[in-house]
Amino acid sequence: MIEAHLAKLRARDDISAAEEAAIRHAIAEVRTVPDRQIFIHRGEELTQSTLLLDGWMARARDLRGGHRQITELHVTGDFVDLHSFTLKHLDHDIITLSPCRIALIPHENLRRITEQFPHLTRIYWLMTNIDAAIHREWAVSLGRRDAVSKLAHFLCELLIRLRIAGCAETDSIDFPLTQDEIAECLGLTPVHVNRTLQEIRRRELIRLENKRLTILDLPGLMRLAEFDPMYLYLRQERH
Amino acid sequence: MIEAHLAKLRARDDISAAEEAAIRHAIAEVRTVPDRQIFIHRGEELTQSTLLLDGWMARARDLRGGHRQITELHVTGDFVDLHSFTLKHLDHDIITLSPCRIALIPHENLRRITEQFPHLTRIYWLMTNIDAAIHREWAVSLGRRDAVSKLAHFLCELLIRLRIAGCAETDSIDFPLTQDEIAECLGLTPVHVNRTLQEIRRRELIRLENKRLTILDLPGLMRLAEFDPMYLYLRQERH
DNA sequence: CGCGGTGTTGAGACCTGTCAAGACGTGTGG
DNA sequence: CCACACGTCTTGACAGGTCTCAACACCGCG
Repeated sequence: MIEAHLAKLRARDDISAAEEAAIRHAIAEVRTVPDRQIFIHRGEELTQSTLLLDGWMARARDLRGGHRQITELHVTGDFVDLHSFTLKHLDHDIITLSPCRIALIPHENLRRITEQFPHLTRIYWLMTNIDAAIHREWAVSLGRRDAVSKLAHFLCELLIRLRIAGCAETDSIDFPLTQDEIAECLGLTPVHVNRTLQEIRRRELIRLENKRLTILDLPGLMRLAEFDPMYLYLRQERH
Repeated sequence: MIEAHLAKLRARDDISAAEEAAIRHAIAEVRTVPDRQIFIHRGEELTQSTLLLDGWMARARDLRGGHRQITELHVTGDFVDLHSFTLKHLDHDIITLSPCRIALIPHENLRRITEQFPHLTRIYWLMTNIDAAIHREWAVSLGRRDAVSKLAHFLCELLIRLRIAGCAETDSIDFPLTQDEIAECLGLTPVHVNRTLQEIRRRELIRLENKRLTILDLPGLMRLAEFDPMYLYLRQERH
């Protein structure tokens, strides 16, 4: 599913055949990672980056008292730790939220790309800047939206991002997160997520059963969330 | 005060004389911007980036209902919209929180730097990744810290960042924000910020009067906030 | 068949928000 | 020099959204 990654890049800019080849050749190894693991530990020294070929991962921070905040979710096609190329170690953990297939790309190969493919380098810099834009949008949710809009916004974002990667039916996606994990994304408690989910189901905006999410009324959900996809920096508004 | 910017870069990596010269020469214009302005509007097309030579700016997002979330604060030495080099327009406003002196750097000149100075390019990419790390830390605050730790964490961060820029007495800084603006950073109401500030003053951790902040007990404040500066990616822990 | 993880429900507590009024300081114009 | 307006800070009373704690239901799996 390297195609998902290419689709994600191409949603932002053109990628030439040579650039595509460079990306494919940069991959040193493909492997799988089990469900609910800490794949990268905060602080660990890194010499390669990870491309998520299939599955769900997340960036997470633990606090005293057992609380955890997830600061971003990653779906198939995402470069989960491209930022480690310049940072060399991370301020957060990378965890798996489903069984994952990943591709490993040595920083050495990324360095070679930065030397030979300036345009592609700019695209990858752009992708880390889009990650930052997603962080900002989450900060807006965490700081200023109430539980219902937080959840609505969260679900809108995931549907759109999975559509970009080509991993969505028109209005429905595989959704492996537990309510505990949703709570860790939204800064809520699991109990309150449960009630908020019921509220959104009651309004007939979504269906969520058996790890499958269906958006019944995307415009309604977007209105509720005050969702504007401009922070995802897509080329056209076709998504 | 371009020195503040160089100090900020040098807190992360070495900057050669040639690189320093390239930065200085990239500046096309220096100007001032008044207090409490929207300096860059969300969505506006941009062809240059802004280096903050003196003063305070912020990234802000407005929501329906008059609410506003500030997603990052910028102090002297910060590149406030380096990300616009790849993004071309922003998902948020850039506002001034004090009178500011700024340097404008055309994207054209940044492009030239990316072509001629690969190491410096990596540093600037790194700086946008550190912005993202700051966003993550704010998300942790917004999602999981209570009002007292939010505020404590916020003040710790600002002291450290101003020290890096060389704009702090050992434990005290100029602090132009109103309580309303602090509230917009922390996802609280101004009234609650007021009470939280009193609580922290009562514990003799800080003094804040006449737009001057003094940290009376930095270790205490850091403990309260669970503050760990590793997300600022400094070379040594001397700050 | 029992167990652990997950989802659901209820009652009550608590943190933070809302609304409103007043204090204080500063700048401006008469 | 005073009167006034305005922004900011402060305080009180009360409301309300979210959390906590606890119990129970459900289900896949060993």
